Amino acid sequence: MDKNLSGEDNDSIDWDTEDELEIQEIPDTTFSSCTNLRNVGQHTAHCHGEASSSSVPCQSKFIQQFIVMGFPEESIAKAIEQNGENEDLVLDALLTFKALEDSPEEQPSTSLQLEPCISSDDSSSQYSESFLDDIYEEDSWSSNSDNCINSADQCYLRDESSSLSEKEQTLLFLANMGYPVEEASIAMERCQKASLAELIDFMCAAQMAREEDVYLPEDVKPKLNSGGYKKRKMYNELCIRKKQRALLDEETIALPNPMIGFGVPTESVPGIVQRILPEQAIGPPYFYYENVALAPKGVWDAISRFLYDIEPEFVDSKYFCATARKRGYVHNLPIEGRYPLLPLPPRTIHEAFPLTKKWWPSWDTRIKLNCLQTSIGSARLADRIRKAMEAMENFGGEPPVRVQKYVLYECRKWNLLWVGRNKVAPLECDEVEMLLGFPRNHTRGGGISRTDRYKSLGNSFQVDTVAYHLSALKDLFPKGINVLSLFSGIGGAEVALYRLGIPLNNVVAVEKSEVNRNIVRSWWEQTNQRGNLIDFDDVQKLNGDRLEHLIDSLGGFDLVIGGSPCNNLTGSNRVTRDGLEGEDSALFFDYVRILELVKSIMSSRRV
DNA sequence: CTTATGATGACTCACCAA
DNA sequence: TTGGTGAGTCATCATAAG
Repeated sequence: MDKNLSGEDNDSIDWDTEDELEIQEIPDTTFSSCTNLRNVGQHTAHCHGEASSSSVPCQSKFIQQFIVMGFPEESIAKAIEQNGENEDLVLDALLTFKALEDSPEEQPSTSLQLEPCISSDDSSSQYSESFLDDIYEEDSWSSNSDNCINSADQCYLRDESSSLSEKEQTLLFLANMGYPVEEASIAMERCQKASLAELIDFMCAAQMAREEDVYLPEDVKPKLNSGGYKKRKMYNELCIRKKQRALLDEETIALPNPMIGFGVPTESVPGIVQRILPEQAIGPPYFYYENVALAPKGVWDAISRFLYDIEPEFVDSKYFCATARKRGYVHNLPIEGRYPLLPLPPRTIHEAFPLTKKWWPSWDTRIKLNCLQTSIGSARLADRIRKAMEAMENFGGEPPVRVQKYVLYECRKWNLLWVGRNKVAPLECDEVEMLLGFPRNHTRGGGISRTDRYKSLGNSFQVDTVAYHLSALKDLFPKGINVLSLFSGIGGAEVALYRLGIPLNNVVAVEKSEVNRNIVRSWWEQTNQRGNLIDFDDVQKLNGDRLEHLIDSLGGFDLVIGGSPCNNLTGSNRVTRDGLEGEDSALFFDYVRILELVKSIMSSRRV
């Protein structure tokens, strides 16, 4: 389309190519055989996918990680033959083999013992030797470290109930979080009966130790490695973390009232003009993470803990527009000098929908709409309400309180508007777009159904709110920014930056849904963006290699932004409100993983 | 096949009275 | 302090309808 985009510093990549680019560049050995990694964990029996006997660049290392986990080589070979070199699929298959093998009798299986994991086997990974062993020699919270191996085995072999034991599920979960499977496996062995949070802390500590090794000056390293200093330090770190968690268990992060974060355009928080961020948290890059404020207890503590203990900024979008949207944002952006998007959006229902004023009953006292969700009230509900209202009308005057309560309850629940005499209706798609700060018809066309439009919109940012927070970047990047947009959805972040007038030089958008990617692509072209939009479909496929490549090509990212799936956190979910460990919401850990990678790669490039 | 509809609670916190 | 109550929530599933 726009031929101007082949700028000066784009020699390394041909940006004019469209979607084929990403396909070509993904190494086919790792990802091509798996379409949806996240579903793998649950359907272990369905692994007989395409048996791609793909090329073998580093097979020994790939196989070795499973050997280290204690799987027999024959099984590994079989699993790889069936699933290709996909770590998750192979692990899945191996666990399935094991479950099938063990289930008939309670006999300990000789083929799948875990001793190799922590024995002095030469094949064990670097981690186990370099620091994991050290830490727990003098550890008080695994008191019987001598019995560790045996009891681990027993525990492992005891609880194979149906398809996946608890341990196997935990292992899969941790693997899905992006932790190396061998590391997760070791952590589980070392911390039997530990909660998931403890396991994660364990691996955090492990990660810290690794980073210490990487980043400390050379002359300090030998001293650390030889003496007990490091052990003690690690142990102290763990104690502190445990203490913190104990404290947090009792005193979780409280939601502010009013929910205005560090300030909104209309009201500022007295006292807060600046904040001090932890050293680790300071960019580049800037980052911005979002999720629902009303998550189950402890979720925001965990999120904050993983994001450098930054205090989340809880903001209800009702201070920006006519609809409520209670969200938490963890970011390292400056909080001074923010300004709102112009024009200011309508702030009340009447301002947003002037035509409804005529029909609005006096007893419906709503000023703001409730949170826009992923589905809307049905036409039949509106019809029922109309009939209830009409039936009462014949008696003259207002309906009885009982009817008022019922109608108001449904109106609040489904965000219904009064569009005629006794007539209520759910919001139209374009009305939702307007309320959320998107251009009209942003999600329209391209073959997307009405239902899916509501779903995509319901999962999106409120643009004015996010833009207010991002406005602090405007003066910092007059020449434009490079954005890594994870879980980009329908492009709320991109629209916010665009409306702020911050030039988008390069945007790497990662979004699973194809229709959503099309929406962003379409918006990108219609707004005549001069920068480059590169999209990917799965955050889990965004590994270090690809990030290195992107960072080297684009010159780094200035902003890493994203809101990970909330469906396992939100109160609307009655089925799988599983917290951060939920199948989808666990992708939060991919946000953390990718942010860490970006920070690490960029700091190594900077020198 | 796609799309729309109806049924399906639980968790959390603010608020208030006892 | 404690217990009750009300209000609110980026949802999911089976099934009917198109």
